[in-house]
Amino acid sequence: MEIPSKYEPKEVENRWYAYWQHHNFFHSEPDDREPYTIVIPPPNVTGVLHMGHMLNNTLQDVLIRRARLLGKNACWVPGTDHASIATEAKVVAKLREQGITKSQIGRQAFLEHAWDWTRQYGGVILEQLKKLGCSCDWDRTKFTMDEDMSASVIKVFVDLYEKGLIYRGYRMVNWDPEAMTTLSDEEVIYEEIQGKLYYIAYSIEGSDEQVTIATTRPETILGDTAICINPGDERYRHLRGKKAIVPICNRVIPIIEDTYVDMEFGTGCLKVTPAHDVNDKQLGEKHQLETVDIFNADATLNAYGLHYEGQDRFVVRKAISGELEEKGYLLKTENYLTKVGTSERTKAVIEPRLSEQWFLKMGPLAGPALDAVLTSGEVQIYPQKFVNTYRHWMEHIRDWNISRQLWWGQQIPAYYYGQGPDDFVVAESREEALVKAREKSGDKTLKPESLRQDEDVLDTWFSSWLWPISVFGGILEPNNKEVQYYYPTSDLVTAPDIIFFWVARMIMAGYEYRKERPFKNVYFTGLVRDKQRRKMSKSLGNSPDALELIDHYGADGVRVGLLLSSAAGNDLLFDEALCQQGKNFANKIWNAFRLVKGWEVAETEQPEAAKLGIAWYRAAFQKSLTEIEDHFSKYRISDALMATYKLVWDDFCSWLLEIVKPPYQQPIDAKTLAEVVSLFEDNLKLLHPFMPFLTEEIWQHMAKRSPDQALMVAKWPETKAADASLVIGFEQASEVIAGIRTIRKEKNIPMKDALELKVLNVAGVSDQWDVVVMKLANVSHVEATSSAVDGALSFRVKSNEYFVPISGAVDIEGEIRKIREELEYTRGFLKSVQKKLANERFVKNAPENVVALEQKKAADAEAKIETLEKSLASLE
RNA sequence: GGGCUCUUAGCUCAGCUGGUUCAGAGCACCUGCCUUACAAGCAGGGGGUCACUGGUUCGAAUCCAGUAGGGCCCA
Repeated sequence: MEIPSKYEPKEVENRWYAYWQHHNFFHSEPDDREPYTIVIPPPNVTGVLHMGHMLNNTLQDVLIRRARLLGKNACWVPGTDHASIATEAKVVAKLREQGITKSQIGRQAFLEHAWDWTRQYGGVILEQLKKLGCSCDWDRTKFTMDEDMSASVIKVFVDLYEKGLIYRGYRMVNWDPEAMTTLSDEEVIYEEIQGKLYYIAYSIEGSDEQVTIATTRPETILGDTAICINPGDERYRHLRGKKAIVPICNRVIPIIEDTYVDMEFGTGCLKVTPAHDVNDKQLGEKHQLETVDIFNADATLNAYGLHYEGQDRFVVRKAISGELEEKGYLLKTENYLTKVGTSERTKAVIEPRLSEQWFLKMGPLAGPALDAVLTSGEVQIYPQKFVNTYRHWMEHIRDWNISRQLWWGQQIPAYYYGQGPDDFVVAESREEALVKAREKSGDKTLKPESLRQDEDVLDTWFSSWLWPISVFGGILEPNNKEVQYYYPTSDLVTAPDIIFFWVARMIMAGYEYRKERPFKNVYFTGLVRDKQRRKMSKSLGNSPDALELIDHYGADGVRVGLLLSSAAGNDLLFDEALCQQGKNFANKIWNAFRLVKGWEVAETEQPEAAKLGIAWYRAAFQKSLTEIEDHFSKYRISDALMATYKLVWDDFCSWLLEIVKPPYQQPIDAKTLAEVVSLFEDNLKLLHPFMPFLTEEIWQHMAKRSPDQALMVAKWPETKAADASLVIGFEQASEVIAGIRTIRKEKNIPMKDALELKVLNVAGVSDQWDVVVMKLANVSHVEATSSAVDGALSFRVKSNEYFVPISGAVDIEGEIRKIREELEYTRGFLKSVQKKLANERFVKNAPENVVALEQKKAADAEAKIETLEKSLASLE
């Protein structure tokens, strides 16, 4: 069979993915094995795969594939969330193109459009995950708007309401005037912008005097209902009890006093607009001020805006400052750096707005969730540094505004039967609501039509926080077999920016609804940034197309590229060169396979070198395996990959294969081949979680395998005791080989000219490795010597000295210089060790093994110095 | 402004409870090789006062304090 010299991923990937799927390897059913469960952080239903998803899902696939190889019942539940704001915004935009507005068509028709949209784009991102090789249990794919998932959400809402944890409140919320909905605090991004501070003069009623305030939002003066001064401020003492007149609208407002006012800021005189600022609202409540809301829902001005009615807030800001200036009220403006809240989804500037919202009390839920992470350790967070962030938020937790003024999502199951603030009931269905409403109102004549369901929907996170439970039906049927088996899940892999949005809330839901943690470990990945450390985003256009990358470098190459430099919890500075490295690695493995595959077999004796090499590699493999296990246990996936990378590339390809390789066009002995193939197979198992496609391809090329012998469902290598002396022996041998190679390079001696090697074996190194040295350095014979050799180049490994006789003149001066340098270094080293040993306090205080080590260092150095001195003497 | 965190080679990072020749890895770089698995490769090599200052200690990249600078979260 002709095997191409370059690995061609494309066809291979499609073929094996189909094969795995066809044989149902991704699917899990409860059985006797230990479960290993991951629920995917559900991506946005209408989203496309970006680099963050790639990293995140590669990590999950690595974990799940490894768990599968370890013999666990691995179950990775995929799915998407309905992303109410983002999706609704897209559907609205699409309708707008057709000249249709939401209100024209009404809720039902709008939802039909949203479902159409979901059906059309909803599967895209999941299909992309398949290209990446993700071994999700696709039969279990969930969507947060699935009937059972929605039913779970509604059930939980009703339950929490009945427990008294959900309440309605009139609050100042973060209003997104573009999406026309409320955002939670976590969905607001504060951005620093260059604004202006406007100094505006207000007249004092019944006098010629004026008072100047400073504001960043002159348009809100129309909603002013007071001026506030600090009671300790001497400058304004005379204004006590007087009234001011708001320019333009000429409203007469009181001058109040409160220590809240910062005397240093601006003029030390504050205008109070309770409807449009959180702090002002508090002041307003404290001083019983009037509240004047000047905005419509889309942030245009309403009737209170007078002649500005219907105009946008930013247009008005400009216009009103002009009018103020014209009329002499605007004294000056200053540049001012300020932070404004913007919507994470629409980027619109947030307008603080008073409105009726549903809130969830967080205090009672936070307790167990805090304990789980901080006290009991039931939930482990990796990397640990996020524990503090988690604690801080949980300890200062605020109630969660769970309503959104949208249509796409679970409609709040509150039913109003009258106009009074308390004339409503909360129920899972209209029928139940009717029963409750009749009871509560005492009005037996209420009909289903007399109930009006709340217009708003629930925050998407109010679905997602139940995800680890609801995907297994654990809310609707708490005792079902699936949830009993798969819950709590094992690991959660997600990004740190949703630690509050999602992770903390899932932990709360877990304890509230299952009395158990939702997952054992949370692994936070870094954010994917570009080389300039900018977060990758669509708007910056700095995010490469995921599928194009896969196309170019192969899924395995991209996976390796992403993982290589994503040290746990650190942001990943993505560079395509990393994918190139991954691709190169894939090609390296592919070629190692071609080499092994190409060997003819003969029934010949196994060469000593091969025998020793194989024994050594077994030990080296075990050493690496131990390291790799340790890395995995600490979620240091990048390090686990690097350890595997070095094992395969350096130890296996560069050393072992060179040791066992038969001379050109000669066959290999059957025993060596079988052993090398078996070691290669072990390598493939370690590599499989990182590079599933390539490894399965090679695995299947190596032998005819039945479906149940596929690599994907093979068994992870066992950790066994290894002979450490082989590793030490090899180290010495490899340094000798490197020494000879250096001489070849320096003296331009081609590899094909055999050399001799003489050893001054002071360290008493075993000669068993000579066969390996002879093969890899092309040495014709190795001979012991008891003194320095004339006419030879030399080098030293540990306290041994090696001589390579060469024809022609040896650069004696050069040799002497080299030896002197080594001598100088070693003497210096010995001196520092001796100094340490001469220190009484060191010998007394340091642990025994440390002192013994220092003594050995001294002895070794002394031996080496002796060797060097002798050589030097023989040369001089 | 409050909290957390970081600063080690040109870049990205390891370095666990202080002690192996501890100053590391990968990439990048330099030199020589198109050697019959692989130039997407092989072999060899250079490169860091561990941010700074002080302290604790027999011993500090590692612990403590301060300084400078970066990042994250919250307000």
